[in-house]
Amino acid sequence: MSLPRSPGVRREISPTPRYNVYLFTQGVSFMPERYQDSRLFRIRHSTAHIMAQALLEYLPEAKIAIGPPIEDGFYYDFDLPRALNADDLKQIETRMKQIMREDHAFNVREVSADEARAFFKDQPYKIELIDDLVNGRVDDNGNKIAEPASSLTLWTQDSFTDLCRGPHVENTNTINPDAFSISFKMPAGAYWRGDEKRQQLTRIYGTAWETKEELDEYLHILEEAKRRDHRVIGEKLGLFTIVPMVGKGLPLWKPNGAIMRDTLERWLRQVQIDNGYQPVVTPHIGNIELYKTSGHYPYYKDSQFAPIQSDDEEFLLKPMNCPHHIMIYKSEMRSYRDLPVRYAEFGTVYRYEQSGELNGLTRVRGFTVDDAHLFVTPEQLVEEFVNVVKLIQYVFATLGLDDFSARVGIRDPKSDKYTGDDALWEQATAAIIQACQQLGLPHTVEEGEAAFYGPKLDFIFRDVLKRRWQLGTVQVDYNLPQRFDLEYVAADGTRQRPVMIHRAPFGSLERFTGILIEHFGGAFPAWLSPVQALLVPITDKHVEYAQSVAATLRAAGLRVEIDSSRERMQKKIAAARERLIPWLLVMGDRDREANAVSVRLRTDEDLGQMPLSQFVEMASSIVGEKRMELK
RNA sequence: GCUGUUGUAGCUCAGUCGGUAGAGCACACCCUUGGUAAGGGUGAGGUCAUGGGUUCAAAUCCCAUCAACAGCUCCA
Repeated sequence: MSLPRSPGVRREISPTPRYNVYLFTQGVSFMPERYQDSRLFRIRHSTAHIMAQALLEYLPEAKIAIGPPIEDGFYYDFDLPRALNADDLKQIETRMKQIMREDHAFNVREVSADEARAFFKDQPYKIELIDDLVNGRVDDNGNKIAEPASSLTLWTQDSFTDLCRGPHVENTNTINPDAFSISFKMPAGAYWRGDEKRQQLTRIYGTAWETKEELDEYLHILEEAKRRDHRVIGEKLGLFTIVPMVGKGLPLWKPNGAIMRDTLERWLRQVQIDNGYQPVVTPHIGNIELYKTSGHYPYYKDSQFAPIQSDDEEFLLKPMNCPHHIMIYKSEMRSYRDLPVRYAEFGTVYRYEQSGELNGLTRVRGFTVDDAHLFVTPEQLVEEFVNVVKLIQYVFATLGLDDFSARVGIRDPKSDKYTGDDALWEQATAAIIQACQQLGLPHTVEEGEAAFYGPKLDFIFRDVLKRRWQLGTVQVDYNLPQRFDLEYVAADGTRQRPVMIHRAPFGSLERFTGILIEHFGGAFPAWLSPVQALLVPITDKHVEYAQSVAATLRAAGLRVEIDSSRERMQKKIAAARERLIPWLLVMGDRDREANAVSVRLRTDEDLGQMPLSQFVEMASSIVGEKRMELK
């Protein structure tokens, strides 16, 4: 199973629109307006130039590097004589607004390389760019990654001229001075050309929109994202903790988090059993030869924990579960009548992610994959693939995750990091596309997003804040069966090779839980909530009654807690609200006499008094049916 | 991994010019027994991340280590 690699997470959250993306809907392909062609793109690009102008006026000795538009905004990298603070940004921002209120046209002119060099004689970064543009660029392996530019263009507004491909807006006064901000984010370090061996520059990020309303909405989403940060909510709700004594990137699940995870696991395990999967269990380490055979070892060498030496053998903390499952398949002679074989395991794997990549639960060094490997005949492939996708769709739908898209990741034809025959790759890719069409599943196709052994289908989920997360993945694999020489006996008695499907709806329990925390902002559907009902006895005279209510609710399978502290009821309610507990059951004399509870929802809605039996019925059906609503 | 910022009570944070540590929440106890968003009092709790250095004196200044946070392909 190949999961997103560093630095993939950045790309998942803020995907940069690319040229090689095609959107297929119901089998019909069309090209949406590319971001690069949009007015917003030009606004941001032009705003970056205006920022550079303002900064050069402010700090004339600064050297300018590059300043492209990016998703949601733009940045410009500078080599500065001193660090910038919030006040500097404010001043630059004010000057930018002034430039935007004035009338300065953006003008372009074509120049020769020599003219450009002469113009930028005091700007070493620009000189380097000019040289690269003139010569074309090659990567470390000598492969050409950019053709020599046929011409160079200079764009000028007011007193500022930049080496730039364009395009720009017509005039600085067409940009809304109230719809951008550079001071929403502190300047950060970035390396010249992303190379940590080279000069560190100061990057100033900006965001720009057509209207102030769009800017405010964007800033609001950033605030909201901060509020929903799963690390903050995880602390507040007692879900998990990460301590140095255990290790960075190695989260500890506290009881409240563990019950959520366990609930997800038990549910998915049952769904899988209902769909013909068989549970298997495999160890956390394996002989290094296993991974050399699978081909994982060279590909993942840099992101694995060092091998464990023991006597003459070397073991690896397992970076993935597939080789283990393959060995289970291989332990018996298989008949075509046995296929498909579907092995499922919540398998914990370990990867040595770079320390700077680690982030709460969403980027860790040890995580559990809701993994399964299907061994199918070539004839069964499309049907099984379709069934896997349906199962994933069912899982997402149950969780109320309805805004997702699918991405078919295929090989980058220019890269040599893939293994296996071209013919097999084409077969696998065709099978995935065919399955998508059969399902009517809208999907994009992206080059370079395949696993090293085969193409895949990823589900990209957009949460309530419209942030993108890569969730489940399904991969078709002809290569590992070949490497491990897997076989089954066909109807005619010949030995045939099965095809493998790797799949994981959640991807990793850690990451998935982190995403759920942020998506729901800690207000989980009742069936996932660590504590489903908090019982609030009004005085300690009512604790005894609360205990009998708790027993009834627990017998009905609900997770409940009694707040028997000697605080005032109002305070207990305030505390419960902070914990986002779905149901709050207040009980005093009136309730005890009526064998009832007074029900208040997490949403602050007061349902009033309700017979206990009625609440039990309501709550258990909501939990049992995994409904999102609370009444 | 690289760069920067940060590290003080379980949590969130204050701590001035170097003079041996504080608040709120949480916790314990006492008073209060209250019907839907935080009652009052008392108390306990800290090798100021770790190790070294400077100084009569270090939470504070310097160095190193560890950890957290942010940024690090987005190719003029």
